[in-house]
Amino acid sequence: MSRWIVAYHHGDLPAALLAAVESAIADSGVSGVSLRDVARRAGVSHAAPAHHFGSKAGLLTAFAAAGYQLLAESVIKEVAASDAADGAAELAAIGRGYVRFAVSHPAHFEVMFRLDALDPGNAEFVAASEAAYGLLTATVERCRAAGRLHGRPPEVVAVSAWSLVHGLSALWISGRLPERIAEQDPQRLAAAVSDLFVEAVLPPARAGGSDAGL
Amino acid sequence: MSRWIVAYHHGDLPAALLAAVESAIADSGVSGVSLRDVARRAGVSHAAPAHHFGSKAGLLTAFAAAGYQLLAESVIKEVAASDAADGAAELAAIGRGYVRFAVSHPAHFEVMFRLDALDPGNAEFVAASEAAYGLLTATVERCRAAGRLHGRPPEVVAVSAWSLVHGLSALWISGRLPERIAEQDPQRLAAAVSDLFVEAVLPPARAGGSDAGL
DNA sequence: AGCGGTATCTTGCCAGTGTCTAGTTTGTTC
DNA sequence: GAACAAACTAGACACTGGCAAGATACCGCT
Repeated sequence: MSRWIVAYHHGDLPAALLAAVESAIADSGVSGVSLRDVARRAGVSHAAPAHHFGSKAGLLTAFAAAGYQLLAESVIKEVAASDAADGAAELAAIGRGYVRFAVSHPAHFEVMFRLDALDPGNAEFVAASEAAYGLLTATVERCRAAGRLHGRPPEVVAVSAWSLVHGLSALWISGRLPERIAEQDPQRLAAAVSDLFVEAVLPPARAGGSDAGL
Repeated sequence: MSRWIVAYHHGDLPAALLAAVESAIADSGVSGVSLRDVARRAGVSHAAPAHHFGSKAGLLTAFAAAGYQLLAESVIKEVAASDAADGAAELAAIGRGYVRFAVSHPAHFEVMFRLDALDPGNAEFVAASEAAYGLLTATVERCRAAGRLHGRPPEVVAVSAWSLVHGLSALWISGRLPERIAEQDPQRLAAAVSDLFVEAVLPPARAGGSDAGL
């Protein structure tokens, strides 16, 4: 067994190519990224990316999968940083973590949801996406067990929470949002929106009882 | 003055090209659309689209502006179809109309928010977008006047409502959502999510008083 | 030390793309 | 009918993604 899994000519070209994708998107947007430009940025020939990722869709899919991992890390970190006494506080933290990821890694975020430019059946991509979604459903289930859903369908609450922070992230990154409102700090806005949702939709339970399950 | 503004060779090539864009996106996704393919679909030479729209970005920008008009029409129609007794019911109708537009015209919706492929400074595009956004802020203002904001900042409520339905639309169209949940009718889901938001965030005012303004 | 095998990466090619320039056709106006 | 403007075509250019063939560097094995 070798000490490094990949350490031939370049060192770790796949990682270098993914980094090149990020800087290329930062410079010219997702639609402006080309395999050849990415290859140039990494200092290799124009056909090298295809060797590792199969095609442009394969490269972007790997980039998107890496994005899902960054998303999960950001969410977990934000939950850990908060007190997160209960599921509701945890849900607000997840929302902040989601937006924090999107704003810190807009290139990843944009690619993750451009399924027409990706290979959506890719196993790694699906697994990474499942793992991230599981964080949300687990927390909504915790809210349900604590009786904070007040009879609302868990699925609707989960979809609403996800849509809320996803929409906020997408609108912020697209630039449609910051040009229209006074608040210019996305993190404060994310906190306000998340708190609004949790306070209004998931107020503390009256008795100690729990809601009905899914 | 001529009776028709544009009626030379083709009849109305700009409109035909915009229709061709929609079918091209339906066939091969936004990233798969090319000026030459659009021209072929309209039965004209490869350089004809550039003559009318300047560039690929110009063509997509015109398509996005048309999307904003369709969005406004869908929202207004949904509000009119509902009873819409007060601002809160109106807001829920706006949410349903937003999602209905996105699901009925996914090609337009996707292009509208791909600002990296557009010419975001285009006057028509900006105006169409402003008009659509104005419908939302006007309704939130009506809720505020009716005392249904309960002290919450109007800006945060407006952003939350917009983010909620935008996220729901984007996730549904991207396919990430329908593959994860039981509800397969986007319109019923939109109604459930909109109602959840309005019930929880904008319950009827206790007294008759109004909240503080912006 | 040297050999075979393999993964890495390069080079060259192809059809297709967006944009530019020049030219042709068509309709309007005087 | 002639001058003009607008609509559209035809050709060229640099660029793209994908493919096939080859060169290079590393590894395990004897």
